[in-house]
Formats: sequence, structure tokens, C-alpha cells
Amino acid sequence: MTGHETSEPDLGVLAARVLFSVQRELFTALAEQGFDDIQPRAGAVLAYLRADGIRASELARASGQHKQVIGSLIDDLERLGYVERRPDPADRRAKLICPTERGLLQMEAATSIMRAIEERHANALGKREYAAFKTALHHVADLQRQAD
Amino acid sequence: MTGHETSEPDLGVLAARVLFSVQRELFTALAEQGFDDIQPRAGAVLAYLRADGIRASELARASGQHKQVIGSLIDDLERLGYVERRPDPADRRAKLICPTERGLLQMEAATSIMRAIEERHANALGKREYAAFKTALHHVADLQRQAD
DNA sequence: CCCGAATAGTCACCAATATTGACTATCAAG
DNA sequence: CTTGATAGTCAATATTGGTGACTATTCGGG
Repeated sequence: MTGHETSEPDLGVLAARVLFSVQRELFTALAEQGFDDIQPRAGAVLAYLRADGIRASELARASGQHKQVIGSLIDDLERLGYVERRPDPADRRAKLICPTERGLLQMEAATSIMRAIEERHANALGKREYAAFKTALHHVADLQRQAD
Repeated sequence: MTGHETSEPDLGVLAARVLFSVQRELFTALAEQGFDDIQPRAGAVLAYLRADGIRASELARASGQHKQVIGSLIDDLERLGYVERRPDPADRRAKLICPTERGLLQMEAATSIMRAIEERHANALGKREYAAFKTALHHVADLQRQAD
């Protein structure tokens, strides 16, 4: 990843800027809406939660984090009242991580904040251009995943 | 940041996927080329190095890391022979972080690997489309920075 | 049906990393 | 020449990450 002097910043540098900046804005806005007890790192769980529950190991796979990290994030979020562990009826080894009512509210708030952020970009670039950008970003993300 | 069930993954989730995947590929390729003693976190320094040197505090600002983190990364990279601290002739408080010969080789290798990665995407999406994507990503990154 | 291999999740430990505050030296403005 | 900001470092602490071991359960092949 190279953002050296003369040349344009590369794909990695730009992705990093976008990620960290979006993350900062999102969690600042969440805090202002009362969700002030969660941090960006909890995003590995929160971003992939589903109303009907998801397994911890699925969260680990989706987020690319180790099982232990996910486990301790779930510990925290459970203590804070965002999620609860329920036995998975389909597999007695597994537990379903389900959002509580507060967790559902957080998910809705996050979705709405992200929608506003993306709308801002769509207005700045043009809706058509932003849609094309988003599609391309999706493709790049998919292609990259295959490559490494 | 929300990649929930039904809806499309959002800007943050996609940026994260691209960043971490590119990072993995880059550092794997670097390791194969003999630069096997550096890790992604050193990217905060390496990505912003300049052949004619750059100040530590400038690295901190550019990478968004704390001064102390940059300082210890520089310690490591200096021990590994990638950079050296030189007094800044323009300010006796400051030190210029300059790449050594090995550091320069690493910078060239990284630039070349990133160019190959981006070429792969350009071929997959079409050169014209990729160029438009890259421009849009640049704009999004800039607009985001202002927003938070 | 049973065995061995794989998987879900947790525990406990150790290594790496981040965060904070204080400190010296230097600069820059008035 | 004084005041306030900045560059960089140190040291202490808190947080995070990574590893291997362990139990319970599932799954597939014989």
C-alpha cells in the first residue's frame, strides 16, 4: 500500500481512508443517538447481526476475526444489553446470537446513518455515478477476496 | 456499518473488505519477495515514506495513528534496516524518517504489487470503468474526511 | 450402529498494541 | 524575553490479539 509523494494514493490507502472515516462518523452519530457504550470494534458483530439470530462462528467467518475475539465482543454486547445468546435448535453445539430490543434499535439507527452518509455521496457525485461506483466497489471487493 | 441479512453491504463494510483483502495480498507478495519481516501495521509508516524523508509527526497525521505508535513502528523499521532517523535541517526538534536502500527497494516492490492488483481490477471491470471507479473512490474519501 | 474426524464454543495464558500523561528541546509570535 | 504551541520520547497502564487445550456435539464412512 503506497501513498508515496508524487503518485496517486492506491486502492488500499483509499479504502483505509474511507473505512476509518466512515467508522468515525457512524459511531459518533450513534453515540449522539444514545448508543454511546459501543465502539467500532464491536462492528464485527453488530454489522452482521440478524434479527433472527446468527451463529458466533458465522460472525467470525463474516468479519474475519478469530472466534475468541467474537466471543469476547459478544460477552461485552451481552453485558450492555445489545444481544443475547440463545441455544440453536438446529445444532446443540452452537448458540444463536440474537439482538435484543436495544440491539434492534441500534441496527436500525446504524442502517439509517449509513443511508444518510451514502445519500450525501450520491448527491455530491450524482446518483447515477454513485450507483456505478458502489457496484464497482462491490465487484472489486469480490474479486479481491478470490485473489488472496 | 451494516451488512445485515437482506440489504446490500454498505460503504463501510465494502471498504473494510477491500482494505483487509488488499493488505493481505500485498504483504503476502512482499514476503514472497523477501520482505518477510514487516507486517501490515507497519504500513502506517511505509505507505507514506518519501525518498527524501518525512517527519514522524507528518506520518502520524497522514496515517491517523498516535505519535507514540508511529514512534515504535519507526523503532522497529529502523532495527530491521528499512528506515533511519536523520536530523531535520529545517527544525532541530524534528527528525526526518528516511528510507534506507532496503526501504527504497520495499517501496518499489509495494508500488509494483499494488499496480498489478489494480491492473487486475482494471482488466476485470474495463479500464475506463476502473478509472472512473478510482476517481469516485478518491472523491468519496475526500468528502468523508470533511464530514467527520 | 459406531468410530474417527471436524466443528461450535469456551477457557486460560501470553504477546502485542493502544492510550495517557508527563517531560525536554525547540520554535514562533508578540 | 516570555508565552504558548509543536516535535519527539519515556514510562505506566489498559486493552487487544493470538495460541493451544479442552468439552460437547455433529457428521461421514465403513
